[in-house]
Amino acid sequence: MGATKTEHFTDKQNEIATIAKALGHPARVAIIEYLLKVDACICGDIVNELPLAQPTVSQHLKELKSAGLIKGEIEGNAICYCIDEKNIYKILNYFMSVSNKLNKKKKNCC
Amino acid sequence: MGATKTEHFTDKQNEIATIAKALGHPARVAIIEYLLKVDACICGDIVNELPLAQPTVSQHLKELKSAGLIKGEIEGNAICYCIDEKNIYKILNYFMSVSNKLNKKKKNCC
DNA sequence: ATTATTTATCGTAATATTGCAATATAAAAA
DNA sequence: TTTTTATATTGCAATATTACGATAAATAAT
Repeated sequence: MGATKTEHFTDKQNEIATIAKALGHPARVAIIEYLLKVDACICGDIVNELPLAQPTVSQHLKELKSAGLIKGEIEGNAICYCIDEKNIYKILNYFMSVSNKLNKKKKNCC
Repeated sequence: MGATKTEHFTDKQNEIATIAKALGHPARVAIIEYLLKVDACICGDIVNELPLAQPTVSQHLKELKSAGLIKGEIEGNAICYCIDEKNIYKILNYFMSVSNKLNKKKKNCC
């Protein structure tokens, strides 16, 4: 017990949950925000932007990467991280479709 | 150690993370999906829709509620849950602004 | 070659989440 | 009132996440 029952849900549900989960920590929201702000791939100094130790930041970057929200390329002895747009648009589209469904709802009960 | 350092991040960052985290489990994505599909407040039978025991579903509902994604009203001996639109739009707006910032970016490095 | 810089990984402790059986609560139906 | 029905809470075990010091790995600078 204790492990998420992934196999009982649809691929789409798991996919959305994975992306949402990756954004379910303020440090990771802050990382995305920073990558957007600098308007360029940045090589390093994400660590300096965050109130967390370097190994912790590295771990958060790894999670964002494995969820497909950022990508990184080796650039000398640094690594160039930037936003991976595809999955950002995937979750944006998800919320847009949720919003559309909400607009079509007739009953406003609660 | 081990506890999220909430206090080091902005209110906005924590707010987005909280909403995203609530959607960071396929069961909770499935619940939202179901509430959208039935096009009405439903009273009960969410449990029958999910491959999880009743206490587990109840816990997931509690989390969605505390994140402000659903709301529930007592209706006889049942409870009427439905989507709380406000926070859905809040996270939709967040992803729209992320998308806008992405569109304004000139460099497509990685 | 040695040293500095940058990022990743390991190990581990603290904390949080997931899931469910058992039980509680509270209204509805009999 | 007793029983049924619907949902919540408790308690607990399994698992996952968060955080960081120590260390590794790999390139850059000296």
